[in-house]
Amino acid sequence: MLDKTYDPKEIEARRYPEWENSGAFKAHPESKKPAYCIVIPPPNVTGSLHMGHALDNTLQDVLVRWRRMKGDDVLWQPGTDHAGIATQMVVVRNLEQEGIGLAIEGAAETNSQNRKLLNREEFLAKVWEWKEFSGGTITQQLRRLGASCDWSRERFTMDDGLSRAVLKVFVDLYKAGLIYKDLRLVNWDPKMLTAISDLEVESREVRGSLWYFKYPIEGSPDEYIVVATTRPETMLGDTGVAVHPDDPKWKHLIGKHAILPLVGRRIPIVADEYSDPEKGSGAVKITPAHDFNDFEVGKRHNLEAIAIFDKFAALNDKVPQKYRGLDRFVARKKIVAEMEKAGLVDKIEPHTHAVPYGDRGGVPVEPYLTEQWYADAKTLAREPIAAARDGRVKFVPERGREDFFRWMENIEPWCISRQLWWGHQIPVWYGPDKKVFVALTEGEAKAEAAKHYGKDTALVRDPDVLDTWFSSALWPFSTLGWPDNTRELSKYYPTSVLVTGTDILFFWVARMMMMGMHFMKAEPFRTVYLHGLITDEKGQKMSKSKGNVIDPLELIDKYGADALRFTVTAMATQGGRMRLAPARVEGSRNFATKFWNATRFAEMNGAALPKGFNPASVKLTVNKWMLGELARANKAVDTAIAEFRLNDAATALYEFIWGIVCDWYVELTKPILQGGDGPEKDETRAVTAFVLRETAKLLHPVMPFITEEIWDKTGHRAEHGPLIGQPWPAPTATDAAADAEMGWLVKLISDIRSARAELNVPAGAKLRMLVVGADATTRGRLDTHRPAIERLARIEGVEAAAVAPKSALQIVVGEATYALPVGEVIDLAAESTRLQKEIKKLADEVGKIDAKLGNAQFVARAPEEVVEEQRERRTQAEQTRARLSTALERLGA
RNA sequence: GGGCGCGUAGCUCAGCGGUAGAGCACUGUCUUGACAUGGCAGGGGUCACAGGUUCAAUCCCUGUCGCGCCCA
Repeated sequence: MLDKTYDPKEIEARRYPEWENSGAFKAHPESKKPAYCIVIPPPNVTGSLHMGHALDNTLQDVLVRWRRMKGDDVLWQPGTDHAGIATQMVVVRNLEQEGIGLAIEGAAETNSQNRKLLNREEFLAKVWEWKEFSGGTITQQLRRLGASCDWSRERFTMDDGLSRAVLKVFVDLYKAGLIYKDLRLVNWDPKMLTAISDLEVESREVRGSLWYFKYPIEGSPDEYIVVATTRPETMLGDTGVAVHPDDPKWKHLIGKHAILPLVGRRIPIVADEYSDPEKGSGAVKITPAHDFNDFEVGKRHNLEAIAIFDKFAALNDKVPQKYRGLDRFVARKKIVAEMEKAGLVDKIEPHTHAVPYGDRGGVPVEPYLTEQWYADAKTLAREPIAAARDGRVKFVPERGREDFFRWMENIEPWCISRQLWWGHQIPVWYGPDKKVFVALTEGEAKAEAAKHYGKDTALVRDPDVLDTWFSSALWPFSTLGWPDNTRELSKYYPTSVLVTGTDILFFWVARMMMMGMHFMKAEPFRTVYLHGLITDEKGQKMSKSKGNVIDPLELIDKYGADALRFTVTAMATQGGRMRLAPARVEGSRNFATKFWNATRFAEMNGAALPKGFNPASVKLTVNKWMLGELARANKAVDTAIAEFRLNDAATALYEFIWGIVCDWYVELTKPILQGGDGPEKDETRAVTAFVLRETAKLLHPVMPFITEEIWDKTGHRAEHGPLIGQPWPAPTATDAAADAEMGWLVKLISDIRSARAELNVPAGAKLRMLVVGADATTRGRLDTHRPAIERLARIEGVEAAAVAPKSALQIVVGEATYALPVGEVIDLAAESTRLQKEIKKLADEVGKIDAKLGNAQFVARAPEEVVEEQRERRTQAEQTRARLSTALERLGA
């Protein structure tokens, strides 16, 4: 027997370990069942569960649990990534609190003296220590959500196997010419002291200034060209000024030179369409070493690229003595002051513009000219584009494909090296002459070097590590055992679906496609299912700094994991944003309670499934109808999930359980269940038990905990084993005649209830019902369902009558009129108003339909069914209207 | 500036050529033996605006306005 109240906390704490320990989540590569595989988007090992994870993993879990029940051998591959920058940051911060720093070249000077400094090995030992201690947070939190991952196969991007895969990929791509070293501008994070990729840069709107500087023209002391800049400090690295070739204001200066103030450098004025005459002064100072656009302009005009910053973004010795060593923002102030002093500031305007920030370090990134390792993304993108183009990879929603193409077709070389310690160290060794040796191990590199130099030669390993996404890009095959040819790899690759947010399409999906197509010669997943971003109620992105973060764990504590899961599933439409209102989670909890209580009701009324129960042998209309509704719900849920319309699946479950089972079936069958014993009661008990049992299965993928609990407590587990391992039910038959009859009954009861409420008939008052003009079918139905009608519509006694009595409520359903005499209690005027309102509504409808049918074009051009449907509706409306008019006359009589 | 998406009930959102829907909130009512985390009933919408296509437009097309995201 179920407990009186539904207590998600207690149930969830108990059920999860039970599933996990029983092996219910395990994949069975040895089995003959078809494979269904999802690799989890690996959360950062530093991370903790946020709403995005809750959504993403709930959707995966729904799919995975559903496929398991559909009979697949499911592998949901879990794991975490090592999150290079984020993790290094966390550990560095922790160490700082203990007064420990890193022995990074140059960094020590900025640190306080006498600190203990860790070398690379010592630091890495600390990171691993940290990882062992607190790296499991998020995987524990995923368990609270109910995620049915095969934890026995959990992987980590830095574990031995995955590291081996990373090195092999690097070496192979290098040998294929797809990885190379290049001197380019990179996004440099001067706080983290590393290059970062374009995607790790976020632009923030900043209120700054636009400074207009006057650069004197060589040879004409009173003439100036005015350049506008948001970054005065970079002027020390200017090697040119660009103006638009057609700009009337400046074009006469093209070919002349300006003299760079404060520095004295002679710099050319060039014509380039990059300059927009409408923007700023129309003339742009060109600093090729510190701006991506300027770099391109510089290349076009052979301008020198003078790098003026060091890795801390402080000025280096390429600038006049007095500026050397200044931080970029200090330098900015000093330069503006000196320009003002020199009378070379034309004006300063307030200016809001986008400034690129490193998403980890949180300081503005600096375009920085350095040598880095690059992957040839353009070449690697070719096969992924083809695979997406010809449908080998599907996108849900479809529009994701267009976004994918836009990105892939305009892709830039991918900077894969990072100046960090935590990560996969690049397998590159340098000889004394900087000759590069790329090999899987130091031994191999040395052997190659010995061959090259003709003797044993000392090598120095490249200190850099690889971008974390480089290892995440291998996730769909590295976790399955690649480069070894494992059983898992051949069974589960390509994986079935990848579920992730649109924000990570480029970061991750694109890169998995590149690596998967290159190394596996096949797409890493057949479908990419993209969902939106969860925001707060106001549509704002959740962020710690805004303080609008909703913690999924708090919601789980308060309402239960099932409630949270149901809520996010119902919200998972294919739009962009999903605003989460905690009230919706409460609503989902109420839904869970409703299902719980319906089951309790059934138990209390002796619902039980007899051995060999056959739904096809059911006799009662209400039961036939119920089984039909169950079949429809089954199909609705099944196809919705199959088509990745998980919100529709959730809605279908809600409407079915609350709107059909609880509101109608349970109520309609109460007279039977609570009446005398007999075959009708036996059948209804059986159907009730059957429907609830099957419903638990349908609901299980979305709400696994409560359904498993109910399954167990109602005895099904003892007989069949845990719900998680049950087959998905086959839909039973529907019965059109039963549907029609029940449709009539529901309408009759609803209409009586409405009329009573509108006329303020006391809710408890039981009225007689006189039926006028009922045909044989209706008389039969009334007879069948009288107990239900009496109970649900609060009626006492149903009898036929030739005419409706006076002082009665009158309801028209179909061909019959139902009169409920209420004696003097009735407010005749109110009833008259009510009837007139109904009549008007119907008359309006008839009018509208007549207008349509009167339109020759409509009758000629609209499909025959549509025209016929209108005629049918007109007939119905007109008949009902006529009967209501009769009722109205009767009332006045 | 370019691209994409979104403007439907007070709020959060479904729907997407032919009867405008849900949840929450609101109003009335009911402590009836599953459930007050509830039942029953109800109010509330020129489906942003303006054109166009169509027999028919909330739905398709174009433009305008407003909002959001991504890229410059």
